[in-house]
Amino acid sequence: MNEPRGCTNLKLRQISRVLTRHYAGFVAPMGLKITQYSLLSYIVKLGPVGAGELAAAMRMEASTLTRNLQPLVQQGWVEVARGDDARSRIVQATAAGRALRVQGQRAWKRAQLALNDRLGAQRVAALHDLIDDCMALLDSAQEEAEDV
Amino acid sequence: MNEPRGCTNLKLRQISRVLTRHYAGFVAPMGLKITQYSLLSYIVKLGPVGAGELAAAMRMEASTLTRNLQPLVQQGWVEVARGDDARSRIVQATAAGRALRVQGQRAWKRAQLALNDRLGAQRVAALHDLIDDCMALLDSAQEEAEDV
DNA sequence: CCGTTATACTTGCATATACAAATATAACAC
DNA sequence: GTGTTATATTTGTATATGCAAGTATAACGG
Repeated sequence: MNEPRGCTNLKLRQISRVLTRHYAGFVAPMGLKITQYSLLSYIVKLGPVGAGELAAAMRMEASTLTRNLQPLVQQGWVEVARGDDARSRIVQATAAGRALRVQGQRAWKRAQLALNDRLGAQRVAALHDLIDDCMALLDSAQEEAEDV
Repeated sequence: MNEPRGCTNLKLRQISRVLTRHYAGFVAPMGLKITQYSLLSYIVKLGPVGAGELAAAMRMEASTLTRNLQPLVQQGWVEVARGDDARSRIVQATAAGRALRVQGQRAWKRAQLALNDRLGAQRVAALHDLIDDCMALLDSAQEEAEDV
């Protein structure tokens, strides 16, 4: 039978809401939202990176990235500079940003371990794998769509 | 070894962003956001329901619910009335809301089937089960916290 | 009854998210 | 070289999300 059972989007959004609050409690002491920590981590990891590339890596609309960067720039954790191509922007972490990311990473790790404890490391690993698989399939579908 | 690999929250948020856009394309023609369709569905299903209970069912902060209801009320899809207890609110769908939900459900189903196609129904079912298990564990943790 | 405490929402503030339109610059065709 | 088209990002508008503080009402203790 062909009846889908349950809405994947709803389930994902609900558990995201719950987990975002879980992680938030751990990183809040350093003045970070968990979303900001994620973004900062990507910026640190991808080094100086073009805005478009960063948005694609985060699976985020470019316009969303523009705005999400603003608090990080205000706080002096991130810098946005012009690229060679005058249309493009290069994003990179400042020294303060890199330092904060190290602090944040400790807090994140505590949050993740607490979650693993609660759910079982096995289950969490299975969830990660499943999401990674889905993301890969969705990415390839995306490329096909762009081939047109 | 005890090193957590990957951030559950980040993965969930990323795939949520991708999927929210996927579903949005299907329900947009009826003037609905997918988030609004989810909320409307809960309201239809839970019948006349207290705001607090609805927020808990959605795993959403009460304050978020208050605001998310506003567009639905504006459009005449949902009504919010006082309960017996003058502090409480009772939320229910209007006739227009119930009709729209039927329309939305068709669109949602197409979105869900398209997703199942893309990812494989098996994989989607596995993902749902895993999320349900996680949610159940997180819920019970929540109750423990409230026992204090 | 009245003061205290608990409950049920709402508001103020800040961030997150995305689509459509606007802007700015580059690339390309002739 | 100039007009057209493509690319990279920002802005306008609207919704989603949550914490802290505020408001209103109920419950409770004396």
